[in-house]
Amino acid sequence: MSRRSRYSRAESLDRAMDLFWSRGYLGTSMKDLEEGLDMRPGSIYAAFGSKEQLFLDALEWYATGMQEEIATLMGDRPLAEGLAAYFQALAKGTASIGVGRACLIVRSLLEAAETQPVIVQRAEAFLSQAESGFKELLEAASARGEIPPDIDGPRLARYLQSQIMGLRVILQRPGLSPVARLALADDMLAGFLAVVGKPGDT
Amino acid sequence: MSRRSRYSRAESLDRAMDLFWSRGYLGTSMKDLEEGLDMRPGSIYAAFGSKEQLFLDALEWYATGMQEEIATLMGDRPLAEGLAAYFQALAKGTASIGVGRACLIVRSLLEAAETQPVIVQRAEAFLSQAESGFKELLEAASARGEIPPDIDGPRLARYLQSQIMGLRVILQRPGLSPVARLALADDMLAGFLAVVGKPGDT
DNA sequence: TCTTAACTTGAATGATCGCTCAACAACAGG
DNA sequence: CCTGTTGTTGAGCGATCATTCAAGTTAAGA
Repeated sequence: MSRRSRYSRAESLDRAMDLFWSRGYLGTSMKDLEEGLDMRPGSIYAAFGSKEQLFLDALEWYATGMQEEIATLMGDRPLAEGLAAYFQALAKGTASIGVGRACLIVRSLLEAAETQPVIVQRAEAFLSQAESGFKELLEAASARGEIPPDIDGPRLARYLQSQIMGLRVILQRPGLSPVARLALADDMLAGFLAVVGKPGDT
Repeated sequence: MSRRSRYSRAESLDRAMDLFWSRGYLGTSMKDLEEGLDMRPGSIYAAFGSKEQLFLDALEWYATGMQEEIATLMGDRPLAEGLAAYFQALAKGTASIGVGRACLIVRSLLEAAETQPVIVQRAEAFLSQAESGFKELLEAASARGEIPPDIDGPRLARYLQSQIMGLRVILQRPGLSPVARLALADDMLAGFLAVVGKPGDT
């Protein structure tokens, strides 16, 4: 051993995630990263290997954080209550990170769609992982008797995830009033609960 | 007058739209455009002014085409029938253009979000225009007695649009089976109709 | 047929892209 | 206090970026 690194990996990933989230993969230059991470190119390459690898690491960082946030907000409480809390947090921009921004995974999936297969593959994997998380939440609610016992977990999870992704995309629109945001979140939740087989909330 | 242009504006916009749709704004280089449009840089700049202006023109071209497609598929028939046709066309990739691609307007909104204000502003305007189209379809259905007379048109239109955008985003996922696609479209439609106040379809 | 305005061409521009690496700096073990 | 190893630095690499413009080409009107 001989010299300790100046940089914390967690802090670097936080900052890189924020940059990529705000400007996209192609829209974020190494110069932006050098400034945002306060690192010189050599240190960035020593720590992460390439811009693409740094992006993939930041994407994983994001996916982990998002799953933790959802678990915190929705875990161990009735499904409808947890969902309402989450949808309203999204609509109000109360969610801990990325206020008013669409999901970074979705953003990346769209940006990389037909040109960056490696990124598409990872984004797809993270989406499928998040879908599993929703599936487990739904099946737990089903076991608790909150929703019918014969639900199709994966199918409903996919539907729920699509609703959330759509909501977050539309919430990115600059010209949308706070009232409209909340109404949209309410409608989304109502639609989902209706399909699940539960007429209203609470 | 002295010399006629070799190029058709409609054909150029078709090709530019396809390129931007497939590779994004930043991901499409002038070299890509030169090849795709079969035009030399001077001709592109003479016809469109700049890469950004060409993109904005292509985006408008897309928005117009999309609205025409929706009007064709949903006009002059019961709302639930038209919606079912549209959702299924999306799920099956039967829609005339951009099979398996998310909405170009949404893609552009996300890509440009915090870095290209001009593009964001135009994308927002096209989204709001499309929303108005949905609002009129809903109000017409309401006048025909298909859905309750006291609906909140703009609110429901926003909800419908969010569902469609979310659906199209998720349909972009490569690892999604045809069966899952159709099920998702069904659930989306069922959720929307439930919120509108109509229990089933047909 | 000649003129001339409009259109096309493609080499060249300066800027910026992601990335490399030789030189330098820091610090634990001896 | 040296020595050896690892981390940091930043000038500079070749490639590519969007864009320009002088020169060449086309065809309608005289």
